[in-house]
Amino acid sequence: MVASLPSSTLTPRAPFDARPILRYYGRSPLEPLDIVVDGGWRRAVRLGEQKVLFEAAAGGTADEPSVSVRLLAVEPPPPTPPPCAGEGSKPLALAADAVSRWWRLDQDPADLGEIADRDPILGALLARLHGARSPLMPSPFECLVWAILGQQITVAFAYKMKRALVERYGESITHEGRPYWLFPEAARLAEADPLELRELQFSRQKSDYVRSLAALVAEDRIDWGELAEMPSEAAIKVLTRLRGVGRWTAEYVLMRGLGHQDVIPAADVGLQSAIGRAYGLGRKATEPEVRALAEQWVPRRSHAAFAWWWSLSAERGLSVPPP
DNA sequence: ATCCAGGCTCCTG
DNA sequence: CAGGAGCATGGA
Repeated sequence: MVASLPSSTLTPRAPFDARPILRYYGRSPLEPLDIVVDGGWRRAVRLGEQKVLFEAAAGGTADEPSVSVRLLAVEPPPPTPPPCAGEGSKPLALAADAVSRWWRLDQDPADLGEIADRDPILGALLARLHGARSPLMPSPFECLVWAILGQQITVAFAYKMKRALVERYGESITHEGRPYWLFPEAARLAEADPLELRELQFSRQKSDYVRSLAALVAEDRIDWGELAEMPSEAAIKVLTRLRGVGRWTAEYVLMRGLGHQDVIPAADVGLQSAIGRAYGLGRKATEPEVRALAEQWVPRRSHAAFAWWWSLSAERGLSVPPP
């Protein structure tokens, strides 16, 4: 094994801190796709014709932060001996570009300062998250399915279903004898057997939603690019016409799958509970209360939502027992 | 046991 | 249009 696969270095805008993202990825021991190893993030995705496993890790200094991206595995491997340094590796360039987008390295966290001034309670949380980004999921489709899975049930159970789904319908790529899973292709999920999904503990509803949405995506009937550019409210209207997609799911997909920066899934019970506690209500906040508070967080309501979610996993602490 | 989790659809009055 | 049942499972 030669440890000299090519790597690429990205330069986030300062301030940047990768730890909140890594902690978010690592919050469930059942998470099958986002693997945190030694402070790095490993993830397998399809880039063009190839399956690629990469690792992203933060480095540099507070003033000049950096993120390095390196490839750990590519399948099928490049035809000839790997190109000499000059040619560079196309998969590496694609992976680095993707990490930059998913980790929102070009975002300027400084403009959160005004929001912190307007709302000191959120401000205290943002201070703990200095330099944090709210990461995107690698594909809107994956995000959509994840949102469907998360409907109504506990996050822990949603992870269980996700893992089962990925290991049943996903492909994998091997590195050092261990498989790294890719999220299943839409075409594969579209043809999944409902009985099989039922075995994976999907309700009949969820099975129907996932299969029919996967079929739409496989047929390229959802224009993600257009949805990403559209005003949020318009995009929500489009998405909620799809069976299985209510307002909460649409909002989740907009913020975590498409990069809309000013969306608040105010019906989210996790959000309601975090906010109820932080603002001393002695109960969960109601949806209207969350929407009203969130007026102060314009135009970065998505980041605020991520911050509150992060606060939920942070308060549970790192209570995962060692393997 | 009962209630509720990162909701949504469908049915009723 | 508001309100409620049903869905699957598991932890409090």
